Amino acid sequence: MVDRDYVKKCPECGGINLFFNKEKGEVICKDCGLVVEEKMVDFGQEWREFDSAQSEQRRRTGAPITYTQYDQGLGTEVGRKADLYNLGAKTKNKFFRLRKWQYRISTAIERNLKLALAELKRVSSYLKLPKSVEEEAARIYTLAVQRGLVRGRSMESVVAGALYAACRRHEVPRTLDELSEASGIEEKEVGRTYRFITRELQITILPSNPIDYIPRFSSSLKLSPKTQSKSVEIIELAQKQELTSGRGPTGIAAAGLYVAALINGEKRTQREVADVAGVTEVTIRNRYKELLEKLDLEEEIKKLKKKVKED
DNA sequence: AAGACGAAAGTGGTTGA
DNA sequence: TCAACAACTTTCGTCTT
Repeated sequence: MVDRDYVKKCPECGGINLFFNKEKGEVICKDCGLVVEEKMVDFGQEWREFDSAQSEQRRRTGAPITYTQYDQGLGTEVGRKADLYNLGAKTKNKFFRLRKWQYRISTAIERNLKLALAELKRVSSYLKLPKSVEEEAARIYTLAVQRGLVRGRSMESVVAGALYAACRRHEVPRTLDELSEASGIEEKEVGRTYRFITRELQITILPSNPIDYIPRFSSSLKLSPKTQSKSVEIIELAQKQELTSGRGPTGIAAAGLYVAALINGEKRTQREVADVAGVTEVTIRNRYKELLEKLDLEEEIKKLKKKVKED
C-alpha cells in the first residue's frame, strides 16, 4: 500500500494516529477527530477492486481495465486484412461494409468519450475526488453515451451528472452546488441530467445521508471532535424519529452541527453554519426547532443558558 | 450592533389527476 | 399537461443579548 507519509502529525493535537479514509478522500486524526486533509488525491492503484466479481477480473492480469480510458484500453475492430485472404468476394464485401460501420460508430462514440473523459478528469481533480468515484463516473458516462443519452444535452452537463451520481453511490458527498462550481454548469442543469441519466440507466441511488456531510462541515467550522460526534448522535436520533425524511440532508447536517456546537459551548452563528452547509439560516432554524421539540433537547439547552448566566 | 427568530411571499421540482 | 403541494429561499420586521 502506498504510504502517505508526508502527513505524519495532526496539526491540532500532534497525534500520529492518522486514519486515511480512501473512499472519502479524507485523512482523520483518530486522537482528536480533526479532518487533517480532505478532498485529497487518491494515489491508490486505479484498478483496485470494488467487489469480488471485479476482483476476479482486475487482479494482476494484463493491462488494467479502466473506464477512464476512452475505449477501456481495448479497441474493437471488425476483421483484419490478414483474415480476409481466403474468403469469397461476397463475404469480403460484407466484411468491408461491417468494418466501415463499426469504424463510423465507434469513432463517433470514441471521439465523444475522449473529450468527455478529459472533462471528467478535469472536474474530478478540481474536486479532488478519489479515483474510485472517477472510475464510477466514467462508467456511468460510457453507458450514457452508448445509450445515446447525451444527444440533445451538453457533454459537460452529462459529465457533471455522472460525477454527481458516482459521488452519491460512493457516499462521498459533494453538493450539487460544488459540482456546479467545478463544472461550470448551472446547478439545476446538473440536477436535471443527474436525474435523467440515473432514471434512464436505472441506477439506484441511496438517499444521501446527512451524517456523511458532518466531517467536512465540522472541519470547515473548526469544531471539536466531541461536537462532531455529538452531532452525529443527534442526527441518528432524529433519523429514528423520522425527522429526516423528505428534508434536505445538508439542512439536517447543518442543524445537527449547530445544536451540537451549542451544547458543547462552541457556539457558531447560524450564518456561519449556513454558509458552510450551503443552506440558509431559515432552514437551519426550522430544522433546529424540530430537533429541539422532538428530541427533548430543550431542557439541555435551557440548562446551558442558565450556566452561561451564572458564569 | 449583531445575532436569533419568525412571518409572508416567491421559486423550482415532484406528484397525481 | 396542469394544478396542488412540500421544501427551501428571500426578504424584512421584531426581539434578545
